[in-house]
Amino acid sequence: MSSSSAAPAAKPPMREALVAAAFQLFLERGYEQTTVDDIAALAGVGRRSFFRYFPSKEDVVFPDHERCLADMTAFLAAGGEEHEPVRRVCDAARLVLGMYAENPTFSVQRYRLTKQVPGLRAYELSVVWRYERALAEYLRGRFAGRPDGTLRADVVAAAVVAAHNNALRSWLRSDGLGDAGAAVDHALGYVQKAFGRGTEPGASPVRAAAVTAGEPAGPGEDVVVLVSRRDAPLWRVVQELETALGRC
Amino acid sequence: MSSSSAAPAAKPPMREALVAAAFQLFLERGYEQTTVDDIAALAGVGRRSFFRYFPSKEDVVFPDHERCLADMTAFLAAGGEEHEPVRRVCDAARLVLGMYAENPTFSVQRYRLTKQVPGLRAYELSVVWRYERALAEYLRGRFAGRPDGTLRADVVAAAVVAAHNNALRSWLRSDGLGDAGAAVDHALGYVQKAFGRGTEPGASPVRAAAVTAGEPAGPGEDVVVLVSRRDAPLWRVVQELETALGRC
DNA sequence: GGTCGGGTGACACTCAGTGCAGTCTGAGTG
DNA sequence: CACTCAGACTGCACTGAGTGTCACCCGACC
Repeated sequence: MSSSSAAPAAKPPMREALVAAAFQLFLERGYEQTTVDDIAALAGVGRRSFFRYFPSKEDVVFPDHERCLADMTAFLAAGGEEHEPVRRVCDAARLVLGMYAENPTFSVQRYRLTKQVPGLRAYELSVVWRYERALAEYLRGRFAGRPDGTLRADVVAAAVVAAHNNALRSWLRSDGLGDAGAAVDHALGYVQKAFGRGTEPGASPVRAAAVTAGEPAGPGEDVVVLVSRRDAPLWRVVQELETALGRC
Repeated sequence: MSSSSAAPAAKPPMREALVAAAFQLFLERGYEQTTVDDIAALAGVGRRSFFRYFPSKEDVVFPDHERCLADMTAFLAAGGEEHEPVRRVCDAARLVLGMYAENPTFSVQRYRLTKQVPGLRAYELSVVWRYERALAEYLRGRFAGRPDGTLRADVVAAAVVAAHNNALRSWLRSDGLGDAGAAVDHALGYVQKAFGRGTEPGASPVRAAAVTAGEPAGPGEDVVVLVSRRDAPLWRVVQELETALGRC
């Protein structure tokens, strides 16, 4: 056969070739107007091979999330108990931002695509959901034993993901021009302020902690949150309260 | 033609008939093992009619979410500015719980189904996402002008949805036996405490509330949560604490 | 040379979803 | 009563995603 002029790309990066072909067609015709046969033909492979590399047509739009998710779970599994949990999941979220920031132009193209194709938005949701579950599972482990451990874990994970996505999306909307890292740091800082240090696992009948209120607004907003079992003796409660108020 | 023995149901509730037929087959064969033709045949209608009532096979599993979403947006649009924003979205979330609580057995069946069918989980995510966007849009309007308005709106919306789903799922996991309303109230209370009142004008320096812990486990789990500004006088704190402990 | 195994392509198949054309029915009108 | 018009239903054909199967090719290894 004659040398195929369409796809003289090297053999190993056939996956990359498929991604490139797919995005070329998606950008010039639109996602729904492009069939898998079109992509495979442009990449110079058989239709069946496409599904060998990507389980579905949507997957070709998010080729690196699987690896990133694995990185995140590894990160959370590795750095065990010595870090503050909320801080830890915020750092994990920054990993995802790093993946986006690696290829700004690609990320922006993908963002525009997913924004206007409902099917891709739905797929992206399922991806984001897996990140959120990874964070929540980690936090559930760290919060085990606390009164509302799983609730707290789920809420914090959702808040972290929401803050991350808020910053990420505004960065993508600006065509990847600004400093994505700073935006995400700011957003995650907000979440850390809101949930930062919670109750300690000492399981004392009384616990009190000084926290800084989430409002960036006025000063003098420092509050003390005291959680006490109803059957705790009053003197014990006041004692705990005094130490919490006294310190700092 | 002879009287069709398969589906002597009345004409108007053909939608309900399709839902009933679908769930019957889903429960006895599984979701993926059931084709749309099967459902239509059992309901005694043509395959084409199924798609007149439901745009996709997944939609038959969530027949009432569209209405509930409309209710929620109407609720948020109606009750304008006079309520506290976070409180308002928590109330909106309770609307969704109400829909689930209307038909506990149906909700539990659907929960078990979506738990084990990835495609349905993905679809549910897109539904939940629309609720979350509705809440976030409302909050963005209410928080407009604040420094981090959209960030705050997105994070609070995500936290509310996560708390609601945490309580809802634990209720569904218990086969709809416990008090779903109380569980959701507790979970949303946690979010309201975390984000609830920012800079309120008439805020007392001390607040205390007796709550029932979410754990259905042991007795004696009642706790008192006390929130106090750091600069509040100690006697005032103890006074508030005594009244909270005293009642009940 | 023979053979074994992984990557590949071609074909056939199922099933979700859509467009179209024809049919039935029931309400309104002369 | 005959006519018609609108809306709901049906059947049919078609596209396209995703899967199973088998034959093939090619490099490695004996």
